[in-house]
Amino acid sequence: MEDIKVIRELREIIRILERKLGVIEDEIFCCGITMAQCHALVEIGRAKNISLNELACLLNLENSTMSRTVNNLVESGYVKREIDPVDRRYVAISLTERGISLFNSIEEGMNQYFNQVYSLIPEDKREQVIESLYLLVDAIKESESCK
Amino acid sequence: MEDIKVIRELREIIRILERKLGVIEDEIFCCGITMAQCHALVEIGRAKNISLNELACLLNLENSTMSRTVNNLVESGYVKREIDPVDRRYVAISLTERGISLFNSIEEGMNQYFNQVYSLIPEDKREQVIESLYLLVDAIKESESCK
DNA sequence: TAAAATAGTTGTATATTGCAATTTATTTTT
DNA sequence: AAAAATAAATTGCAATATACAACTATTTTA
Repeated sequence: MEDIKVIRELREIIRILERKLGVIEDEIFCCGITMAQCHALVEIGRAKNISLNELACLLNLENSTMSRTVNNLVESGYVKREIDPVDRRYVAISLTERGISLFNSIEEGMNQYFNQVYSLIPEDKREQVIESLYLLVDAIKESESCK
Repeated sequence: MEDIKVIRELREIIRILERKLGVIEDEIFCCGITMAQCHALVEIGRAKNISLNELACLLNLENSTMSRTVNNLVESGYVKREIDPVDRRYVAISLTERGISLFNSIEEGMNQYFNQVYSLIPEDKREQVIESLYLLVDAIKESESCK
């Protein structure tokens, strides 16, 4: 409860960062599909193979919402569904060729972008910035378990 | 183009941070209204008084979308519209009593939350974390002008 | 004063979202 | 083994969000 000023500063800079990151995602990378679909596509691509509930959980969405967004991705030919033969309740969601190709171009673009950002951080501060991001995420994680 | 590994690390940690921040916003603070409305309400509250296009620009939305979200906030009694008497093309958007009260409780909650997060950062690293966030935002800003 | 520019709204179409109910499949209990 | 409970996913429904394009009202500018 001490440094109210510093805490507002922290909040403010995180707010600005959040907005910037949103714009980056929005404007630079998700061409052709919606943001919701882009997020899903990237998570599917990273997981290679994922169930609907897992995906919904990752993206913090209802599974009904998730199911329909997956529908849209399937209709656009980026994603396919396959029933898990071991437990037929599960649907294995994965990328099609077309989906992989889009995923790769998003990944490529992202890496290029962050490469640029990284290079614009003063060289002697780069390590510190990454360490700090870890520290911040750790603090947030801890605060979850506190609550 | 050097440290590919470090760049992926940066990207990954930012990704995790983004997700965490999303959950915080979503689950902890925007009770009763939708996220879109919450974002708008907070921006209006911070600005005290703002035009539709400015608001749309802040939130990176089409002004048509913005107009309708403002509609919903007006219908719920959180926000009011007033025509600018100086230039009657402009609409001055501001919070009602009810809106101010919700805004304050969101602000309060946010400050409390970030207070907790701040306190969970090791004391000797707190300054560094804030500095690093500035450095990161600066790098992102610079990358915008580069492109 | 006529044309251009600006701010905002509305028409239209699609996507997102969440809650509740339902279907199908598996696991647990009796 | 049959019944009950649980689990994963989909579907019905209704509200909201979103963007593009067309439109209205107002102000600026040429």
